[in-house]
Amino acid sequence: MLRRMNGPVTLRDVALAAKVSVSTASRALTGAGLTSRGTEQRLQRIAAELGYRPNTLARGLKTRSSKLVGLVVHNLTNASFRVLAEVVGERLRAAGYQMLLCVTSDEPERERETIATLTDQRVDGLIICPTGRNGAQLAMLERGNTPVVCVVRQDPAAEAETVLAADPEGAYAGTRYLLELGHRRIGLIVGRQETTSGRERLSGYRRALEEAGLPFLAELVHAGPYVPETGLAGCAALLDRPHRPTALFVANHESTLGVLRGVAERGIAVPDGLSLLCYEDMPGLAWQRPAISVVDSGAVAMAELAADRLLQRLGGGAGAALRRGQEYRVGARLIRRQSCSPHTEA
Amino acid sequence: MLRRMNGPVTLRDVALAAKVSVSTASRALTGAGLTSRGTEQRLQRIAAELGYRPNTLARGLKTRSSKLVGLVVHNLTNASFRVLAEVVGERLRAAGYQMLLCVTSDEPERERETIATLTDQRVDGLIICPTGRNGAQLAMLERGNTPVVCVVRQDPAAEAETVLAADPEGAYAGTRYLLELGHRRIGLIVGRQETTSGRERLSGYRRALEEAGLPFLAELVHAGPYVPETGLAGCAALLDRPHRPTALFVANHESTLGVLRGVAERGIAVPDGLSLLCYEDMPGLAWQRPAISVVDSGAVAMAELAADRLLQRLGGGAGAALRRGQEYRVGARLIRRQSCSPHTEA
DNA sequence: CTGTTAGCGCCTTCAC
DNA sequence: GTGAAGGCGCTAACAG
Repeated sequence: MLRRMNGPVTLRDVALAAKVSVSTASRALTGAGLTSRGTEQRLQRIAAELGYRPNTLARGLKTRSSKLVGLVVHNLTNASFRVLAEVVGERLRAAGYQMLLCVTSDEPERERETIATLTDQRVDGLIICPTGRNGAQLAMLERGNTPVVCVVRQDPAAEAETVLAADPEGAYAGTRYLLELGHRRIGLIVGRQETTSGRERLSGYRRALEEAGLPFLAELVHAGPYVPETGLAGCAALLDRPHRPTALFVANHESTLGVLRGVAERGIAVPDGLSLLCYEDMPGLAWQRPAISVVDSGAVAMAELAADRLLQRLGGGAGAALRRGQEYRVGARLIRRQSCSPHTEA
Repeated sequence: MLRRMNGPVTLRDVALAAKVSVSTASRALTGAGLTSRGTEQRLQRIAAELGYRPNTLARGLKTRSSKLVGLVVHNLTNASFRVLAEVVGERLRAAGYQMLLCVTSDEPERERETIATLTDQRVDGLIICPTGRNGAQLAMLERGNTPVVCVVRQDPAAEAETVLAADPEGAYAGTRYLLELGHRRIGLIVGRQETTSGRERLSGYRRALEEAGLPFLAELVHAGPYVPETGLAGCAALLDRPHRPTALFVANHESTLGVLRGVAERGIAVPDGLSLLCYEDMPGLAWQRPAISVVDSGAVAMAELAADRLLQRLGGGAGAALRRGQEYRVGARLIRRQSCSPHTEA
């Protein structure tokens, strides 16, 4: 039972040792039941003894399936992306796929390269938070029969299915919560209006105000990129004024860090001096004292859904067809903790 | 210039279009200068026009190199692992490799499976934070000429190079800093003593105390797993007592969250009522008010070094040889912010 | 149920 | 400098 060379044990080695043809060995080990019960077990045993492991590359070359799926996100700092990476990775693993994780920093050029490389690797599928500038390439992938699922952001040109957060509803629910607590001057710190989430969260806020018969005041809104500095600047813009808001809605967790600092530096007590509500949950917020109330954007659900859709399409069974442009929304959820209190004053 | 079928453009298509043999096309495109300047450029152009992209699987099958590298970590919550994923991913990408990210939850069985799968995928290399129970498999990889670099934790059986934090020195430096501020009763909340980092950070603390001529008091130490709850429990154990410590050293960032809450709930002012020093930096800590002083364990440097060593060994140039059992330590760094103040009292 | 034959797409001797 | 031929390890017809 000597092997002819060093290097990994190949199917040929197993076949040789078992005195059968390579194809029989293949059939026995892929276990589709295309061989007699006896040889199947015998080959399984011999393969195990020899420490045989199939070469995924060779198999993939033949079957046109690499068992690789790309996950493309902007970074790993954002809690949603982190959740995405963990959840999707786990789901894929359970289904026999491996995850190629790529970070684009939200730069179109990087994204372009990334998609190209993943294509070269012949990934079986792709889950991506698109920049919106490489939709054509994504559409090309779909056309080449490689399923693509967009998450968090949309890219119409990609013609792919998309899993989004219910941002308009989430922001509406959050604002509404503050209104029901009696707040009338509600500040909003929100993402750049060039992004979908930035726009949608602002619109949810506006709608809640309108329904409550309150005017929309631009002076109560501060928009900026998804970084802590935005929160800090927002505090300066909204809190350092005579008639300051009694509640502050911070529409992303990156800005929240800056707001926490801005509020602390001004010696403002939460929730007595200011009610604080944030968007997107992350571990740190529940551990703050007072614990920060949030609108959870549902990152886990988004990740699960994205994985579901991709796996279904990979599986080829029911629901495997591309639902072109189909848009899924996962619900946001208000989590009441300690940072918001009723406002009782004219 | 019609292609015979749908599906990706193959090298053969390019050769056909250029009226050269497949091998010439191959040589021209791999660009080793084995063909005439003219045909090389011509083929580059034609390939580009046709949108040719090499099939990594096929190439890998031949060259025995998948251009894939596995990164195996326990989770993506821990800041060091996150940094590892981002930095290593970027370094690999720049070097033409793709990263297969795998999460083991620190479970040996999961790790075993993961290593097996990565082996099947014929990864060119592996960076792993080992559980310590699958060293034999890792050693097997090395023997099969696949470089392995261990990070954060060691696994003697793996016989691999290892990049570690300088935990003994870091904990020593942190404790020493508090001592120099005049503190004499310094509490320590530290990781489980079954882990290397848990033991090493405790030992650094002890050494600093001894050097200062202070006794080691078990009552000032609380050990537990890397979760916020440990910090909360540690507060109960160390702060709810008559003669409480004047400074608290929290030796991992997971516990820090719990400590922040525990301290806030007790109405203890930082740093006046208690100096607080944490281990492992993360974005949130710098944004806290007061900003939390930390001993940065050097996750970025560890990631860089691990990537360096792996790429060197993959590159095959100088320094490509395995330095069996070689252990690298990256320095910890004290970052003074606002959470520690001098203790001035008998 | 099993063996034989043909590739998957690419690289790489070996000739010319 | 270029072409022809063989094979990486595996699977999938096609025969028997």
